[in-house]
Amino acid sequence: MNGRILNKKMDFYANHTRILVAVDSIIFGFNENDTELKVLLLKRKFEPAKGEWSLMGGFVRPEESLDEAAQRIVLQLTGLDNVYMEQLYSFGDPDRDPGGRIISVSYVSLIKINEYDRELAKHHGAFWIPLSELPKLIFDHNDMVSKALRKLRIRARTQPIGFELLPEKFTIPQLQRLYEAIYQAPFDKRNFRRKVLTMGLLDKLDEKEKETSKKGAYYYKFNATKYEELLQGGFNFEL
Amino acid sequence: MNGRILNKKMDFYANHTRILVAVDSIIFGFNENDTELKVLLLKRKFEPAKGEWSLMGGFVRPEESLDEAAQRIVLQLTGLDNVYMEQLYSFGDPDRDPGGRIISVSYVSLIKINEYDRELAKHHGAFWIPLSELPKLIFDHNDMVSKALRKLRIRARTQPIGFELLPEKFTIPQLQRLYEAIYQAPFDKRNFRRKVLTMGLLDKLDEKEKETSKKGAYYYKFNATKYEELLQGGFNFEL
DNA sequence: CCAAAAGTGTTCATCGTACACCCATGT
DNA sequence: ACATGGGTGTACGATGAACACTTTTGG
Repeated sequence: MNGRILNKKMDFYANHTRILVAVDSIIFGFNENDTELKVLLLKRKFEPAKGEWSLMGGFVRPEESLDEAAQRIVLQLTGLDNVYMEQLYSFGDPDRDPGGRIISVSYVSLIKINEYDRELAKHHGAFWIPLSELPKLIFDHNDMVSKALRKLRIRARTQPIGFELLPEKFTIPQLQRLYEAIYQAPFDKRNFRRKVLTMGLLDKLDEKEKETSKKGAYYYKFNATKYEELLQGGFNFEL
Repeated sequence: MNGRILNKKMDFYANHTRILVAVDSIIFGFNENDTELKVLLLKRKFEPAKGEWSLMGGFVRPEESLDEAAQRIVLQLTGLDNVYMEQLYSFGDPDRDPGGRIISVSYVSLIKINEYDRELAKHHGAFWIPLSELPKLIFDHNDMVSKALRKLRIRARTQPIGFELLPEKFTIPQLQRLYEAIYQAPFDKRNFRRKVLTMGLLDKLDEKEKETSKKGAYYYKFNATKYEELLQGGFNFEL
């Protein structure tokens, strides 16, 4: 029988097989002037499947929770702490990894590409790959990415998580480009602007972004406090 | 270091700690004339927490997938095979179970109360408990039930899973009572009937159910084939 | 002065919601 | 005959979708 209890707890559950548990992270990123969503992928540095494309992952340690493991892994790769993260799904086919029986708990993270540590990522052999150019990944990692994208699309409609992918100050056109990237579909800018502004969650700043146009677009800030307040009153974010 | 590889695969992942992985099932049930949704709970027969209320669970075996483990567990308890089942969430706090470090992958199942094996369930010490009388459960099982209910409510609006809780033939008032049980809110019967029927997914039978009223209510059947067809055309179930 | 992106209103169809009475029948 | 649950239609407001022109300003 595999596995032996070495910790101090009483051994109520002896005679059951222990299994390796990993966490794999689908890390989505966006740059405020991008037009496409990107995934952070890496070239695997060890066997099996060395040299192939994969998601960032690692094994769950005995003393940490799943969430902690996921945060640790994203921190290792990007230098970013406290990123938006959500558990996605657990993959447990006994043959999913040819290297052994591993159950993988997958997580989706959203990060602002500009804020991550390029050196750290490069050191791990990580690259931002646009979703349209997603390569074949190891094992079931392509399934993970599809599932993550599906979940992101559903979530982004009903919760204000899009802002996790943008800097604190952003313009309405930038926000629209983000949503167009997430849904890979164009939106009408009049309808989009109205919908976003009538929710009353964006504070307009006096400052303009002048890189992308001569006229310049006003910056806005997401007002998280107001969002919490509205939630109390049964408000539903809906985009 | 915990764990040793005993199978024939190469040992690529030595030096990582293996963990006990369990599957816990939130089994929702409904009776066509119920007015409330029920959960199948059991009195725990072993330590730790012997005698307390808990969900049905079991450890994942080396050769089975997570889905298989979940199906096996529900089969053991109810005698039902091929029930509707969906993975919910994985709980992995290192202290969630005082008996040892266990990661639990939870599943939601929907079953028709009339079709399960009462003897089998009784033998396991299982009882149907209405949601309104949900007791304190062991560990994080109450969290699991809340999460399951939240997910059920979301799913039932956008996918025709309600029919998993009803017999093949059911009346519109029965269907309405089910939805009222799921959402714990009353619906307008004229609007409900119209919405349900205009989707075109229900076939009306020539037969009436005469138990609950003198007039009798027509039976309907969910037409899964038609549902598949409509899905191709981009149809969205929405209730 | 012109190119390029930002910003702005109205119309129409659709959908959700509210609402009250008749029907069939077993007792 | 009456009580009980089944079955039906309409009107109104809200919401989402389509659609084109003006504004600003750097070059």
